[in-house]
Amino acid sequence: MDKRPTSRDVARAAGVSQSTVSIVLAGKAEGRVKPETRQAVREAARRLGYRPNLAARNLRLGRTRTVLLVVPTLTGPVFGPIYAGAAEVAAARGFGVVVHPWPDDAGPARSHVDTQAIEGVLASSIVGGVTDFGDLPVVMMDSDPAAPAPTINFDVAGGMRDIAGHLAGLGHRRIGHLAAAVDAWTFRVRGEALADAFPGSLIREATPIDVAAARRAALALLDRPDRPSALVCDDDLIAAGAYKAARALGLDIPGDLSVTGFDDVLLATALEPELTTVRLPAEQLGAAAMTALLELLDDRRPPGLSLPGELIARQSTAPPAA
Amino acid sequence: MDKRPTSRDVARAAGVSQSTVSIVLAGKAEGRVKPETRQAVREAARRLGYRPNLAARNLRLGRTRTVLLVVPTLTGPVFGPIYAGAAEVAAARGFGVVVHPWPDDAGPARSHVDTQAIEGVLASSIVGGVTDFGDLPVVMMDSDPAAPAPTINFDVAGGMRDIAGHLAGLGHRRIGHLAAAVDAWTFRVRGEALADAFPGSLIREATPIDVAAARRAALALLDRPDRPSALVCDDDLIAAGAYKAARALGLDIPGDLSVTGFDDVLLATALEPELTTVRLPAEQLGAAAMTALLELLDDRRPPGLSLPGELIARQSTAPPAA
DNA sequence: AGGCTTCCGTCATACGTATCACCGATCGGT
DNA sequence: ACCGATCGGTGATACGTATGACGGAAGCCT
Repeated sequence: MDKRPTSRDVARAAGVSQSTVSIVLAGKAEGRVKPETRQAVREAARRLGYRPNLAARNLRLGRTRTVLLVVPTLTGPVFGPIYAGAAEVAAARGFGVVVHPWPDDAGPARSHVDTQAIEGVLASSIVGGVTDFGDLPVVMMDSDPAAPAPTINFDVAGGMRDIAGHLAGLGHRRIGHLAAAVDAWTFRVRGEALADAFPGSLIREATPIDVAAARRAALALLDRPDRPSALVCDDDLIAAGAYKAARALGLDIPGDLSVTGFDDVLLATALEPELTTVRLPAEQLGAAAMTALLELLDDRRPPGLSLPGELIARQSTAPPAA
Repeated sequence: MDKRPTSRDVARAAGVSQSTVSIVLAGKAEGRVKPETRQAVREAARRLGYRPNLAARNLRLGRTRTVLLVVPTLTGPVFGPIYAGAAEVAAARGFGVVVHPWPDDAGPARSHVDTQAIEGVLASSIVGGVTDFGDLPVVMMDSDPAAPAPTINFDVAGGMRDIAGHLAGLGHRRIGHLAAAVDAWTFRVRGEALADAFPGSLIREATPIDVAAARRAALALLDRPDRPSALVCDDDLIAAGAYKAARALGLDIPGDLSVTGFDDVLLATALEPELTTVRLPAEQLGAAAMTALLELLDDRRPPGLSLPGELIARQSTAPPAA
């Protein structure tokens, strides 16, 4: 571990004082350090490979220009794009983003990444409703807008309306809804959006987001006299379960049964037939949430936001049999 | 932004000096501070809600007890478990883990998380072969063991042998191999393991890990006179493409064609029939890699390691037709 | 010539912690 | 009774940076 050069080393090499180095490298030399001196400092810093010591800077400034992105798990289709969107916005403002996987059952923050060395938190889908990040500014993503923190959401209601419109346009009237049992808020919003579109002709079954469980729930919906001609699934994974149920009953998709998903994960195009679903603007969500968080850090109150998804019509939907 | 209490505040509250607070809270009070004083300090710290300032501590100690986990993307089935395994081992030694998504095309490290405030790097599947983390200790995961850094790998060769044994046991002789074109090392290792098991009776097609591309590659293998009775796919996603090809040709799985995957991602059980594949010990990999990295930080040279996967036989494999 | 600016920088200090060097008091041994 | 050791702590300092206060030199105006 060879010693890293410090600003003092740079100062010595450039023949100036440490303060000058700090000023120049911070870009505050305008009118206070003459151009040739600036150049000499920059040159010396470059030659020595100087990188400011973050610990010292953070200590001095009392701030870290780092925000935490909390995700329930690293494994999931949306978190990559969310990070990408958030990180880009953050970088443009000189902030870094640290990712912290935080399973729902993990209890309060513990890692030394969390309540310290962090200026704000971007919390994604904290199902348990854990919002206790000390008194750090928080922006929630994909969460109940009634929460005290600003909330940036996917417009799930709009997505459901798009799906409803698509199915209604194809001629479907009897709809089965495989509802994702995740949190009460999403459950209610999705249900209401669909119920508005198909008043009185909607049957529903709740299921966890799991293929086997969804298959059972789908069987329950399909195995009845007034069998729906289309199944609306709150998640692509649930749709995969619906596929299995249909095949078990000898029903052709989309001939005998239309199926829709939600999220447009990889699975959607791996299934046969390919799944009609709604693609979510994950990258924009990350960017919007980070923008909101940075505003919050500037003591402004950013408005909540809801970002529309995009209906991707593939081969799993068609007009009903008769 | 109310000021956080410092160790000096605690000292005042407990009626001792700041040094004593530091000693007590570091757990180095053995024989140097009498028990009742220790108790008083701890009590005062608790009452004030004191949390040591990490920036100051890092500055003083010159180390951060933080390592970086570099992943190519957040979206992927193995990174969650890898993180979990790594984080647990790290926590037991007082280290924190920061996740840094680093797409293959992103160039050298830039974020202020990277070459600074970090003591070591756990690099996962850096396809581009970027190993330049300054002079930080690095442990590679799932990478060519010929690299200078210690390497902790999934035993892909063993996994391929397991699959080969499974298929041979079922009676298959003509095997098609849908090889993942990711990096040269994996490509070679997988190919050799399979070639050893089926000398002379193996045909191969390379494909990116992508359903549509894999479908085309599978069609190329299946559309020939000596059609293989089984397709070995280097990735579950490739297997999904093989499923599509089989369906397009009217081939039943597993009746007319056996298919195997690799990784056991969610998709494997969402497909119909469910996919025979190899489950990788991702959590152990993370744990082993972190153990190796911590040894490296102690200036020991940890040995490379290769962790066996587990064959999961499902419904996509059966004896050949005749 | 004297005073007021402007220019170009330097000095000293503080952020909060961990640790090294001390130091007074008590106690046991001879 | 005096010495050495042990106990129980304190004081001072350094880590590397950013910044407010200061200040010499030169130029300009009156």
